[in-house]
Amino acid sequence: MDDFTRKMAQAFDAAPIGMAVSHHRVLGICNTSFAEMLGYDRPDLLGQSFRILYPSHAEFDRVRDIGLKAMEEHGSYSDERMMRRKDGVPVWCRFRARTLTPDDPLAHLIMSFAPIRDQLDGAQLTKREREVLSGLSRGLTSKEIGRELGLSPRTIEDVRARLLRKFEVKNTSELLSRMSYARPTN
Amino acid sequence: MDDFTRKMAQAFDAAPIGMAVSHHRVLGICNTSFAEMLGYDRPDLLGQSFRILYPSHAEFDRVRDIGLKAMEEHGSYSDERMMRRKDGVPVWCRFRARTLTPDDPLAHLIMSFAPIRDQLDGAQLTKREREVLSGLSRGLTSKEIGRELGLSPRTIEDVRARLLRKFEVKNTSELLSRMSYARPTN
DNA sequence: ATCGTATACGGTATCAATACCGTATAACCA
DNA sequence: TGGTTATACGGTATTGATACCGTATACGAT
Repeated sequence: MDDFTRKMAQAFDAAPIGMAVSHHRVLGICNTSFAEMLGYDRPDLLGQSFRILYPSHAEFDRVRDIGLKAMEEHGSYSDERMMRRKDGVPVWCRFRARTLTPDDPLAHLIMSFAPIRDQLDGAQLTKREREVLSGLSRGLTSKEIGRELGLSPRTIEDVRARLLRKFEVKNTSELLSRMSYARPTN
Repeated sequence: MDDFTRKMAQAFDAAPIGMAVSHHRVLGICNTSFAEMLGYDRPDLLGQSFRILYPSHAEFDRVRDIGLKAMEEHGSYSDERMMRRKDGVPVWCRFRARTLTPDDPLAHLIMSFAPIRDQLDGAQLTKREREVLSGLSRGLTSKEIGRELGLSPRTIEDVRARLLRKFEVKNTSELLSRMSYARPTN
């Protein structure tokens, strides 16, 4: 077997983004990032139904159908969806899929999963922090956010400072630029 | 060579996201999505310097350094950056990288590229605007960006003001939140 | 040829953001 | 019971952002 094949397999395995292959919603192979993202040891995942990776049976059913039409037409599909880690913690992901069998899209599916930072740490964001963040993303000043929430501008600045510390960023611009997509986790 | 290796190689090749492997900034292998995203036939890319995939030599130099520290520490790095298609059209991408050689991160790098649709339904960005935007998303001040680009801070403020006008936003925070929440194209 | 735009730079004025100092209450946790 | 964190607010000092004023060159389109 040629060297190219070996290199491509290695690249798949060590990719900086979670990747998996499924056949009729059963996981065939996945890479290290994928297993890590969901808190599993890879051997425990192989051959498993994707059901265990979704928060509920309803969600598992829902996501089966939503991309089917797009994949029959274009061969690919993408959305943002909730996955469920082994420890039960939900992970909000940007999901992409390409089918190798457009007539029956679920027969052979290649997927990528990128955790989205916002919701990943969202569990750790307080209600106040979310409210303030919402104002910031709409371009409001601390004074305006304070008015909106019925608080002193000083309090908004406190929350803002706490957000900058939590996300280890220099200022609000960097904070907002990092809200959507995940930074590498250690 | 076992069946797993073959399947992983196929998954790499047909992945729904652009992927590439580089050695000291020279492209070793890439997948179909990557070549398509940048408008090349894959054989034309193999063995090429990444220089041709960036808008300018300055940008090529800049992106070499910005992730080095993170990769030495964590082995991985992620940002949003501008790539250059064969036809010259710029593509704004979410970029992720993992190094297999943390002591010399660029020696063996595995990267993923996800195109972001942002200014499609609006203005398009000039080279300067992209350079400034890159600095802003990293939390740099006008003074710092000016130093990085060898320009007066006043000029950076001009470009910044033009960006705010183009996107009809109130301030830099709202601008960055618009850019980050832009959705991938496929 | 004139118009519009991007680029580049200078000055000034004002407001916002950030970083400190401080106090205080409430909740939770070991 | 003390330690930590989130909440909420006040003051002050410095830096940054934004909005104006101006000039100038370059380039492409009408």
